[in-house]
Amino acid sequence: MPLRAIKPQHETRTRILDVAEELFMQHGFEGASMRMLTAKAGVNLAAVNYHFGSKHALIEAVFRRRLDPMNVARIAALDRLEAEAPGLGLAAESIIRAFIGPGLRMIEDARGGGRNFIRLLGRTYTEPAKTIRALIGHLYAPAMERYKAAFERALPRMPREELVWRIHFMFGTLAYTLAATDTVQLIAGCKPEDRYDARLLEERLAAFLTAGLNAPLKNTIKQAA
Amino acid sequence: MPLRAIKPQHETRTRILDVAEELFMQHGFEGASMRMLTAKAGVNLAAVNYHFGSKHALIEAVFRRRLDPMNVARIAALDRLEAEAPGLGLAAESIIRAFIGPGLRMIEDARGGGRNFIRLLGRTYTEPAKTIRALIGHLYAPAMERYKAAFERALPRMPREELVWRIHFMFGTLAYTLAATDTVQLIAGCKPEDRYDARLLEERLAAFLTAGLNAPLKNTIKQAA
DNA sequence: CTATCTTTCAAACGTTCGTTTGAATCTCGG
DNA sequence: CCGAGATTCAAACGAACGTTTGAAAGATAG
Repeated sequence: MPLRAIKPQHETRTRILDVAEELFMQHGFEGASMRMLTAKAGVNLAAVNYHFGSKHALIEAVFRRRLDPMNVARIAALDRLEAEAPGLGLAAESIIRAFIGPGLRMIEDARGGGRNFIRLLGRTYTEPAKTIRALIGHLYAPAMERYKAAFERALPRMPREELVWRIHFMFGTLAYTLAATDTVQLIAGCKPEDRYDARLLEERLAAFLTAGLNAPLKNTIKQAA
Repeated sequence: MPLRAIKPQHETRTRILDVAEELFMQHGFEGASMRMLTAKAGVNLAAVNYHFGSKHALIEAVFRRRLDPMNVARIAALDRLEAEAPGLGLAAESIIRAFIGPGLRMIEDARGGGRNFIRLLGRTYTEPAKTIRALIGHLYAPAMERYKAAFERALPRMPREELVWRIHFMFGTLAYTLAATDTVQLIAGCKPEDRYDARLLEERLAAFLTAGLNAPLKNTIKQAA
């Protein structure tokens, strides 16, 4: 086990990860081939199998690199909120902002590829391949559990079943908003240049989601609970 | 050009479309191969190319078969609403219900494959392939334009830019809710058996989306407009 | 420098992909 | 019942896929 070189320790690995992130986003996991990928990264075709073992392991590495820190940040944000107001129930809007914040901050990182990753992530929630959906679910589970508990504490009077659905809706809005770029935007006639003012987008998302989460409970819903 | 046979006029075509709908949903467009597809449909490998021309043309046919009637129904529902209350502005919630209704009704059609299609559709909004996204956008355009105009009439005081975003959010919630089955539901711990009570789901979606669309406008959003 | 381990490389592996072909089979009006 | 058109069929096409291989090149410690 030799001491690691100082600088380009895993330069090939990193270059592969960066390009994979971009090409998986552009063409999907099956659509982005190893030859396409290694050519764009300027590495040998065999490099992926050498460094990662297989294409699927590369996919997993792409997600772990970004998703783990992102969910750590999400949990840390929740910890901070609860430390600021111990004992008190948090406002739903604060929890929402804590959750969407790390994702939005990453979308501002266009240079570093963060934006690519967020778009990739968004479309992976509905990925056909079961193995990949399972991976995402696994990586998300810890943060999800914490936030679900926080929402339950913030809205103690809402039926659990209804709350689960509203969290599901919120999750969907976030995922879709960040992933879908052209389709609906083109239809809605929105200029694309201001799509990534993360500050403004956070305000818009927070307002929409907070209102949706706090929507009045109709009788039909109450009766179902 | 002989007169068409009465019954199994295009039985092969139909069987291919049904199976394609299911397999595209399960494995994605690239993941579902022609051999897999034709084997499951019980037709010859060459049948797809004979009846549709190419795999991409088959994909397009799968969408057109369901999407065209669905958007016709959406526009008809809007027409009906406006005919019932001529001159008056519609309530945002009525417009929302008119839009989500056809999709939810199709999800109840598990036997006929409607549920498969809805899930397929939901995940196609974020489909990597540009050609497919373009197709979806094209098929949606007419209904989208009508609904956008209806929302603008229903909420005349909302800045256009903000309204476009909120429509985008609503669209995302709907698409994601219908498409994502396991990932988040597993995390949230929801029992899957009652996921498709379309009546209840419509109430939940309508409540959430109506509240989100009507969310109060904060100063930061107003200033951006 | 030498020896050992890591990394890169060109080439090839076997498989599967979407599509094409030309003959066989079916359908049905005349 | 015959013959033209529609449809099905088995077989093959070339291309692209993910992966493996064994040798070459590079890096590192003694």
